[in-house]
Amino acid sequence: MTTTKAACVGRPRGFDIDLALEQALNVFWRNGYEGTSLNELTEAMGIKKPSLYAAFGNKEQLFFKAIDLYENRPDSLINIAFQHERVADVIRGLLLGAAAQFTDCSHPQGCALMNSTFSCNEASESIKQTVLKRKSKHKQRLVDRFELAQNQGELQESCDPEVLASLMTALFQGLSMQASEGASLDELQKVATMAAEGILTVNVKR
Amino acid sequence: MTTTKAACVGRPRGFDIDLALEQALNVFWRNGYEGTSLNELTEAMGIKKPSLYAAFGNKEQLFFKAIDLYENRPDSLINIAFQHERVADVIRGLLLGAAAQFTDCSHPQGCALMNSTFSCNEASESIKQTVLKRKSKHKQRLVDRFELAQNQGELQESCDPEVLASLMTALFQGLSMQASEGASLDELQKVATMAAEGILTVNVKR
DNA sequence: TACATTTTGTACCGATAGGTATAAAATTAT
DNA sequence: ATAATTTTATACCTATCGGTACAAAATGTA
Repeated sequence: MTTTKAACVGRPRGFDIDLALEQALNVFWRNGYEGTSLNELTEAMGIKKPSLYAAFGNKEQLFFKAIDLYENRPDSLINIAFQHERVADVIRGLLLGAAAQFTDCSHPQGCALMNSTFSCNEASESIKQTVLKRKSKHKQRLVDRFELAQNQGELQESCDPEVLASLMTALFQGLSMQASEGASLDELQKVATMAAEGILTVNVKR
Repeated sequence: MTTTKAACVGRPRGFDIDLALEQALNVFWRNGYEGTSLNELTEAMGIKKPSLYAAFGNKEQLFFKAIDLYENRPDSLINIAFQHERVADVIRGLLLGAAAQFTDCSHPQGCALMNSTFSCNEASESIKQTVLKRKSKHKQRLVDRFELAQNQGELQESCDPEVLASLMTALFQGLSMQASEGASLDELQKVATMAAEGILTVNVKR
């Protein structure tokens, strides 16, 4: 009479659900949420619409799961950069890492979160809000890290950690957009280097 | 037998074509190209679809005309900033001007060109290409101005005008996005100030 | 007044959007 | 073998997309 058993009865799923989700992420990454149609998704995932809906709910929920996958990648930009001890290395790591990751040819160019947020009319307001929430969560991590650095005397007293985090975010958005538009790794590295140089000179004690 | 006369016969147009175009620009500015539907346009412009098509061609041509209107505004950011003699003032003017203009409440937030470029799937590739061309034209104006400044000894020899122009463009994109997401004038001014400070310290002789 | 011309509103077009009803196919449990 | 369950493929749904045919309305010209 133990009815709490996992469901393994019925016809087995004919595709790898994790791999399908990864393909979906790639499409959203490339085209954004509104720019991606169900047909594009099913084609990329190699499944038909009813299978997609049975496995992922609907387009919106599929998007959220794809973004979860994106943010939990081991090579997450912010996670890698935060491994550095000195805030100067964190800042350099974030900017140079963004240049590298946004132009990595093994996946679509730019940042998936930045690419997805645009051109969402009122219909997909929840998408916009969710992406905004994620972005502000990431920004808060930057704020916390910079506040820590300031408390440890690494940052000038004149430096507002909030403003510095906003500036970093703005640079990510710019780098992401330029990568999406086809900028090369070399170009973005130069831009990131110049940006880092200015930020470090003004805000970091030495 | 002079047949080359202007057309002033027939039922007169019942709306102001310039004002209608301005309304169309506002909608594109707010929602981007793909995010804007014909119904939204006609409602905002106060006309019906056949009138729109008779006056402007189609959605794509209407968009191009709206962007023309946007770029030929007298208070164009770049035109104002370029009035300064010293490149330091130009850079400050561009960044602070962007902060001010992108948060100006008399029109949608952010830069219309930046807002429009996103989420264009293959169907509207020509839109994407056109917007890209406009953006790179603006970037080239920055490159030229910075090259001039370097020739006049205002910029460090180590400064690559191309890279500096890319960095400025990236900052515009970031500021535009943050404005679109609801950032205040005060926030953006602080970000722009910090960015300008870093750029000037590193690249401008004094 | 009759006509040519242009704009207007209505009503429609085919294509595509996201999403689903349905029944056949493929599996485990009895 | 039969039943229960789940996934599959086909075919369809309604809503909306950009765009247009058509006739009535409004003007200038003859």
